[in-house]
Amino acid sequence: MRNAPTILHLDMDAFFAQAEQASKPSLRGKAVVVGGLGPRGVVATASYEARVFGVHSAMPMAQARRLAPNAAYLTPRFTFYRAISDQVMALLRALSPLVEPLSLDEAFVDLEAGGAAWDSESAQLTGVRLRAEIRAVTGLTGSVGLAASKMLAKIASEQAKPDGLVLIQPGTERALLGPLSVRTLPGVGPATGDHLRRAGITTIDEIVEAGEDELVRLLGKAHGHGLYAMALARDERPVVAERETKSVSVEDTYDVDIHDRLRVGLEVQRLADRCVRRLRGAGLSGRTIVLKVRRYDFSTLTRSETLRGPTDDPAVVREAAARLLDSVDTTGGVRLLGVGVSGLADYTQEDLFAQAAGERTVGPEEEAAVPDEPRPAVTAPAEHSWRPGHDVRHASLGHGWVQGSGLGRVTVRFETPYSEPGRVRTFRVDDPDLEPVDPLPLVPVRPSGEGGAAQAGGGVGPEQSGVGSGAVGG
DNA sequence: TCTGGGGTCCTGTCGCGC
DNA sequence: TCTGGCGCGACAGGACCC
Repeated sequence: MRNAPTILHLDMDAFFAQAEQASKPSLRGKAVVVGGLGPRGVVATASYEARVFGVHSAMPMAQARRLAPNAAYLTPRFTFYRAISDQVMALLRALSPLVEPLSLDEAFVDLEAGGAAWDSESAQLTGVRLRAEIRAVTGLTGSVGLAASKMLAKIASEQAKPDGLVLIQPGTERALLGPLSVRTLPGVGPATGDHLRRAGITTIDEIVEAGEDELVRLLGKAHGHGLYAMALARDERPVVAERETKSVSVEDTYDVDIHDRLRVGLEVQRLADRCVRRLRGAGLSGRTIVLKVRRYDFSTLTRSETLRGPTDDPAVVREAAARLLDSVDTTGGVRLLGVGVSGLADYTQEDLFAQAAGERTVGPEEEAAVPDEPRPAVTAPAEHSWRPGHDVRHASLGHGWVQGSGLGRVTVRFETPYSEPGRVRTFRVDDPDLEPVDPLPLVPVRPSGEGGAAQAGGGVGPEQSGVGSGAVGG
């Protein structure tokens, strides 16, 4: 382990919920819960106001609604969050080439490798500046942890939340770690936590006391050695900028269990197509096809088949998935189906032959071989879906967002990230004055050349580009 | 109204070739 | 020829993370 606290961990505070609050002034200071709204949805993020009621991520939505019936419930807008995330990651990359994103809202940065910091003072200063920059560019708060290793930097940012910065001084690591719960350590979840507790180990100090041999006996070789090292604050894992994708998968949980075997087969085909589209989008192909089935009783099983060579052919993946399904008993119903591809390669076997023959790679006709997602049958003419939480524009009333819809009506709250909380109006769902638009940037875009760009750009549709990367020019 | 979606890594088991 | 041991890949499942 290096001795200077120059590994930075950034964690945006309650990211999805905070982004929604910044986007919608009427939700600021209120309990906001972002997650799946269906009957089997779970909470992705709860605002700090919602956490007061005991709502937390991974909790079933139904339970959240019981705990916080008056909270605002929204579906996630990933395109919007990704645009904000891109802005944040760009700020991190300005500090160092060694940036390791863990998700949309979290990343490690090796400040020393970037020359941005070399000791406690410079690291602290860099962290303070970074938080201010994130605030200025995105309008959101993030918490920063600084330490000499990834594990400690992450623990530090956890302690800094919300909206704070914690630096762990070199030499104080062991003392800081000792009294903390074993659950603090990365890789210790509910199962391992229980396992250790049954062995009388609940704190990190107790891991050290138990000794390495005992840990290996309890948890196995890899996990035991690793955890013991972590407990001693030994963590040499480097910050890795580029990670290779190892698998690509898609899965769906159905609102009600599927019993019809024919329907199960059709869903598997659809998932196979979706998976291939993602695979191709990433320029990948793979050798191993995996089918995942979660049954009515939540028992989960996977079946896999390895081909002779990698493929990105939808027909091949569909057929393999269908074969795998043949070996699964689905009587009683299934609640989830998934299709994945692993054993990835950059090119398909066919491509290699094509290259050898000096031919072009995948042509447009072949691209078209992956069927598009079938559009849901539209009953009303040219109707928008008016998804709750999504932005809209009214010809005369301006920018707002969908608060709810149903029974042929859509309720819109007219406000922008820069306005006061706005008023609510209700329209017919087919009102020609209403159209879906992209979210507005959370911080007004600087007028570069002409007019306040905040109002710029007639939306191309919801969830298209999201936060502008500069002048959107109208 | 119980339990998402997209990943990674590890372990145990089994069959196979040497 | 039989047996044992080893390494390896494939497969299934489980834990964990955000």
